[in-house]
Amino acid sequence: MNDVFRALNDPNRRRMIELLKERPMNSGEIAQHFDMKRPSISHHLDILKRADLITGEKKGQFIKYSLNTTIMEDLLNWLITFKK
Amino acid sequence: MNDVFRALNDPNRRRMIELLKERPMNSGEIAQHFDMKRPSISHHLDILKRADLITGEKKGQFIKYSLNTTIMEDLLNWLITFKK
DNA sequence: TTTATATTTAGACAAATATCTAAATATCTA
DNA sequence: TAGATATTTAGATATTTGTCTAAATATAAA
Repeated sequence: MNDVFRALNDPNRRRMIELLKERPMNSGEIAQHFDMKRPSISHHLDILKRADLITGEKKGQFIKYSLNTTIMEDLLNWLITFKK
Repeated sequence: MNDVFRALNDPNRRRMIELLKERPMNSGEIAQHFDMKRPSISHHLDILKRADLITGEKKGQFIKYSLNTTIMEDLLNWLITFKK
């Protein structure tokens, strides 16, 4: 859970998962939405992947990244306990 | 929203709001649950306060801290958009 | 096999963060 | 008013984080 909060503690990464909410994308497509070099994009995707918020599936030269909604559910459940 | 994610990105602070979920407490009572000096407790409470996750009301010598569930709701709403 | 494209890894650096000690502020009590 | 208690502020330091450039890896196309 620590990794999830850490991963979400960055506006760029939150924007990335919002993009992936629409449809799976490869790193290059994601990069087009950000003013940031490729290695930085890669770094953010790695943090999201390690938090299990996204998955990456190799398709030839590309890697297609998809949102893993299961972890978002876990976070939701944690939050819900605060609703009295 | 940035401040909220930032505030939640620390296990001690998450534990603090979990404590405050039970009942309001002053800084000293909160401190008893952590292996950390008072100024550090104060620092964490300040970050939670600035994120509007908690409120502090002065009661004489003490400050009673309470959970602000409104902001948790905002976070919940952000998350809910990920449930397809 | 050579060249181009997609992506990651490695290493560096500035900025942000968590914690500490020492000192300051505010309030209570004798 | 003087001393005790509760909490915060200030300043220092080690660690973590986000970004970059340069180099490496993997696949595709010529």
